Order: sequence, then C-alpha cells, then structure tokens
Amino acid sequence: MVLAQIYDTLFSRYGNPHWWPGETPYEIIVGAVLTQNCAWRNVEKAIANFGNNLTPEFVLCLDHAVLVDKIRPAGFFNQKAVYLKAVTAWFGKYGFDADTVKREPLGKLRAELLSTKGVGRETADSILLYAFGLPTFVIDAYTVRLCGRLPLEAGKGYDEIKAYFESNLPKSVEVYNNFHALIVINGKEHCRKKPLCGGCPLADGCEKRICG
DNA sequence: CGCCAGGGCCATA
DNA sequence: TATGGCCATGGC
Repeated sequence: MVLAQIYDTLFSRYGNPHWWPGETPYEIIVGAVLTQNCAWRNVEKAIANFGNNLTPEFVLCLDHAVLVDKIRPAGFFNQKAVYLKAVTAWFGKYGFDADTVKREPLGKLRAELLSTKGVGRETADSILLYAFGLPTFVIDAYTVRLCGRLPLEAGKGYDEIKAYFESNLPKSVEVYNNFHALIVINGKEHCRKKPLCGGCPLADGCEKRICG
C-alpha cells in the first residue's frame, strides 16, 4: 500500500473536497483555532456571529468578553478568545496581507506560529496550507488513526508522520490540501468506531478492521 | 444520560 | 519524552 494509491482511492470515492471551507485567509485562520477539539458545525455558528465583520482589525479591537460571547458556540471560549487575539497579532506583523506572508520562508512562518499562544502543530500547518497555500502536510487525529490501521511505516509522533507523508508524496500544495481533507471526510464517513469499516474504500488494506 | 468533536497549554516525573 | 488534568458547547 502506497500513499499515492490511498490518495487516488479516496479522491475517486469522494472527488475534490474543495477545502478549507472559508472565504478569506483570515477566516481560515480563525476557523483553524476555533475548530480545536470542536465539531465544525459549532465553528460555523461562531463564525456566523461575526456577520460580515470577521476581519483582523475588528477582532483585535473587541473586548475579551465581547469576543467570548461571539465564539461561545465553539467551546473553550476563554482560551480561544486569547488564542484568536494572539494569532491575529501575528498576522498583523505582515499587515494582515496574505501575499506578504507567502513571501516569507515556510520554516520561519511555522516557527513563528508555533511560538504563538494557542497555535500547536496541527493549527500551524492548517493555517500555512489552507490559508496561505504553503506546502506543509497537516496531521490530525484522523491521520494518526489511519496510520495505525493501514500497513504504513509512518512512525509515531506528529513530526515523524508529517515527514512520512511529505517524503512519500509529490511536494504539491494541491495534493497536501486534498489528501488531508479526504482523510478527514473519509474518517467522518466510515472509520470511527465502526467495526469492519463498512463501506470504507480503504477497508481492503485495513489491518485492524476496527477504526477509531 | 454519556460520549466526543478537524487541539493545545501546563504541571509533573 | 510522555502522560494527565483542564478547558466547554452542541449534536447524537
């Protein structure tokens, strides 16, 4: 089983996932923070509370209590309000301009994001890939579970699994983008606490036959 | 009613 | 490095 085959299988089954759901780079950044350990539908409620005002300037000028009130549906609101301010301030170093961010080296941006309060590795990579179109592979709980089921030599920790994906795939933003999305979509659809992965397009190569 | 979702921080050993 | 407690809403 090769990663490229898994990718093709998922793409054939689900088509182009068109991720990340979000209009602007900043909305994607906000979504990446708000979705931490939280169902996406709750993130949508939170984002909807901003109406057409989901801009970095607006978020930075909001009082903590007001920001909390808007993002409440996403849970962990006291933490996430602080996190949003922090990551927004980071974006401000580049004038809230995505093209300016994209001119910086990927490694530098990733290090800056990882030193930002509330931005761990998954959130950092999600922002870099989906908000700015930079080639870094996103590892999440679905990806870790997938590697535990299929006969892949992906290793254990986040960075190890990330390196495995990046070294076994073409360095393509399009592939990184679609692949992570497809893993999540397939995980939601078939491979969570369902024995025998009924209907899962990856069931043939699945060793444990039990997902999640 | 309990479980958990597209994590991350912090304390502890 | 590797656990464990904590954060909190909403859908099922």
